[in-house]
Amino acid sequence: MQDTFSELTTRSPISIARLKSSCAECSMQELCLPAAITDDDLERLERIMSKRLRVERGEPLYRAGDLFSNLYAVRLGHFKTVYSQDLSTKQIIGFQMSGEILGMEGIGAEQHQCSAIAIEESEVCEIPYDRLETLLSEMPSLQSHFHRLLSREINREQKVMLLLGSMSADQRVASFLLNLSRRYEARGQSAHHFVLRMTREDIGNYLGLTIESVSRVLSRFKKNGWIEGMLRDIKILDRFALETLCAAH
Amino acid sequence: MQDTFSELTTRSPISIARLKSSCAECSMQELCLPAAITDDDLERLERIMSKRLRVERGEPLYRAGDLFSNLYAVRLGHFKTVYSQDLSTKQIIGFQMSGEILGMEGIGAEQHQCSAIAIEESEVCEIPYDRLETLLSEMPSLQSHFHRLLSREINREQKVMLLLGSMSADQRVASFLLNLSRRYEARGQSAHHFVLRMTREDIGNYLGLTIESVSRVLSRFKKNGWIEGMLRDIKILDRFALETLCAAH
DNA sequence: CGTGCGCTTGATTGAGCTCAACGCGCGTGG
DNA sequence: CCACGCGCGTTGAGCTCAATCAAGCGCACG
Repeated sequence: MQDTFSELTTRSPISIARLKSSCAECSMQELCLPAAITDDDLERLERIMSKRLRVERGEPLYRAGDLFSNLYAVRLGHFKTVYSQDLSTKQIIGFQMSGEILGMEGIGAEQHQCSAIAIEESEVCEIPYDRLETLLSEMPSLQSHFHRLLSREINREQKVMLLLGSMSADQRVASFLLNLSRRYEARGQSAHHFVLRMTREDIGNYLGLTIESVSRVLSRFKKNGWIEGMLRDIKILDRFALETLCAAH
Repeated sequence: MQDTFSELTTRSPISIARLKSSCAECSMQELCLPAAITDDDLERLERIMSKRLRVERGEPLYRAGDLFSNLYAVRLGHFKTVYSQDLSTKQIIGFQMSGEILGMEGIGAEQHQCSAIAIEESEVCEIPYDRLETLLSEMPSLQSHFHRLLSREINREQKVMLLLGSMSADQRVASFLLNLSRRYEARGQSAHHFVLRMTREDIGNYLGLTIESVSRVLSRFKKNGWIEGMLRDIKILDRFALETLCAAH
């Protein structure tokens, strides 16, 4: 308490306001790094991640091969992360939305292994990684949280491996829709009505399908009365049917 | 030097011998957690991971759903990690060999998301995770190394996603063989002659192929003169051909 | 000596890919 | 204002690669 107060009085009100507008008031707080952290720890964290970046649709936040020095928390918008070893083969590894962390794949080689491309106008918080590591040493709860984040990314990819390794086209698309639905719901948005921010091509690449297959599957779902919608605007009418389809081995 | 000596003299020779036989003399040192660590830090680490476990062929080290409390470093043998949401669908996420870490997928949910099954008689070091986290806070270089490990697991899975998402059966099998080859080479074993410890069924499941397809692809490689071998004993005769195949988009 | 498991090989099938045409909305420019 | 091209998505026809179904081999083991 005393510490917090003295810290506050040593900086200008403007700077305080600026910090306040970052994590403490960010609606994504619960999903991002600051989760489960004390007020003054939050302050220390905010101080290192005060820089905001705006990324236009289609622009990369970073590219595969770039030197790794920052993580990024998505504040607003959507990204895709694209892995490619040579120039010809590309694989979309995931779609990231507000509250999710980008760049963790770069820690291991100190070089980004993926490109992160904004699929709409987006905004991120920059998290300098060396400064974060220092904080992690000093804040055990943040350290734990960070490890859980990394581990959950591993889990997420495992689910995708299951999808790619052993699901039919219909199951893949259904899983994809349900996954988006859950994530929008977790953000307080509608679980049964949302907009696909990505093209059919991106969806297909991510799911290991062609653009035509994605289109056909969606048409089939519409015909079945499971979903409704024009192009990217999707309404889920029969969630249970989609879930059953995914579960069916 | 002086430090090492004084440390040595303060404990009994037996205890020293025991510790020496763990990480410091383990041939996998470079691949596992102790990499790039000072002698006395190594000692502290060894003290928390002194427990060894033997796992028989076909036995689980842990199962999906088990409470997460340890990581494991493979000392000897081979494991497969199997992800399954329901009981019907199973996906092999990876094969782990000596020097590799098991269990990182369990940190996020404090519960293992995969089962780790020994595919031959194996031995692991148990690493109590809560004690490891304490050490990580106190040893920045170990913390960095641990984060790199987690990140590399993310990278590894990304490569598998690329494989599953956009490679032909032939490319998948070729990638698989080359991957094993590189890993055995890194362990000082032959890069062009090794034994597949896993069944065709496991390979197929891992690569998103049927057992028959795996068999046919291997036969085709033999016919092409790219590999040679009976059943699980594999000799790579034309590494370049396999690499070219993988690179071809 | 039969039985089961792991693997291979062949014949057939089918899900999803490829190729191709077309529709729609939108911005651009004559 | 319309014509046009372009990006994005849908739909159809045919094909292909890998799955499925089926048979058989070799080997370990009770």
